[in-house]
Amino acid sequence: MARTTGSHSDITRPKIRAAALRLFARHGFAAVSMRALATEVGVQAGALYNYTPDKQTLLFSLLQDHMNDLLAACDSDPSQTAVDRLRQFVDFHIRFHADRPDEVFISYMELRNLTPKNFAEVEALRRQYEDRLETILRDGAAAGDFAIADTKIATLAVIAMLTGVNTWFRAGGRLSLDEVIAQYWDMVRKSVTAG
Amino acid sequence: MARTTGSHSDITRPKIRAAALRLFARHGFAAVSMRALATEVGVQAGALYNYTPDKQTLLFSLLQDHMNDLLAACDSDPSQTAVDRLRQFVDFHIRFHADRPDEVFISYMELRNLTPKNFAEVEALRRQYEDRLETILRDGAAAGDFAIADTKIATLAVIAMLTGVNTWFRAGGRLSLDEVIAQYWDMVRKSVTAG
DNA sequence: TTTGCCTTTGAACATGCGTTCAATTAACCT
DNA sequence: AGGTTAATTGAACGCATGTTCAAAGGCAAA
Repeated sequence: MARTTGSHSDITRPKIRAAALRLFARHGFAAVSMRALATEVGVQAGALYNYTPDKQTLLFSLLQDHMNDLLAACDSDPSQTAVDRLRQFVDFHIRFHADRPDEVFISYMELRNLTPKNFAEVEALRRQYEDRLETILRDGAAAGDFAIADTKIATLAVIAMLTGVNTWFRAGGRLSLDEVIAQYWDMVRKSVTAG
Repeated sequence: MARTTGSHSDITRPKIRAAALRLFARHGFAAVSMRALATEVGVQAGALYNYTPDKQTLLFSLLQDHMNDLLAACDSDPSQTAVDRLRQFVDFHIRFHADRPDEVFISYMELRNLTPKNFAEVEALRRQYEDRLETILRDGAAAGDFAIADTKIATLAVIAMLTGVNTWFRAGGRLSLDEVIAQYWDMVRKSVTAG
């Protein structure tokens, strides 16, 4: 046999990426075989290689796209006060990540399965994102709005705290996303301002 | 050939556990073969099965021991103020985790490679640990020392923030562990007290 | 020195892995 | 209607996987 009815690159490609995202997040990159991925998509394993040169590149492409989406969606208006920009950052980060649990999960868990070259590229994008927050915190510290001993540490501490939401938040749970964001904003704001 | 000179259960067992910890942390559980582990230890793959019934149980045993060590080392004197107990918790958590980067890494990354039964057991231990912090926060909130909207969220937020230290801290870096702990304590304290 | 236990070897098992590719056929264009 | 292109199949490749086990040999006690 060969080409099946209804088959098309525009259909299969997103299906592969969605299935890879789901399976990598659920079972881990190393534990998902190309055959298992193909089964999830509804094709034979060989067909996957029309869309990626190899398994590693598929993972890299998912992570790279996620980081680029993140950077593209995250902007900060420098004419606003640092406190306002920080509030917007907290709101954006939690919302964006809550919408993409699989992407976020993979981006933190599967970095070590990237080749050194691919890892460096994704790491650079992540640092760019961290720099967005660090700029806000530095500006606020310079303006006297924030009281932080070390800006870099504060950046990493805040991001870790915010990203942690993804480990437990589920839509439809005890708290709405708005309530969660409100409390995290309260804690973040207090943690970087004078006590 | 057969038994090699100097071979002994008391020597081989800890070697296997140390090597497994190191390799699982570096490459991921699924990516480490029993043969690769055996090579690291300096034995043949078959010998590993004198010490674990299977690969899965080896992982489970490492995680279980780590969580039990954590719980055994973490105590809190209820006669002290909640603020003091929180400071001690922050200090303890950062120090304990900084001493065991591989254990911590595996405990967060390889949970999904546990069977459902083993996962539930490790999760229960983790919840016990979270409860230690939650109790401190609840006591402090009841005494009016803390201003927290939701105790459970505050617990998870603080733990995520503290555990994040492990992703970047390296002994001998720009900051000493004492300096890091001091800043995290400042941020944690402010985040849970009234602004 | 002999006995018996403890530990390890090394080969074997069935299964699964990532990847390649000639053959085949659906979909599209003229 | 016919020809071209794009997408998929299914088999095959060599190699790695977790696990088992009879055989072998170091070790300690008698």
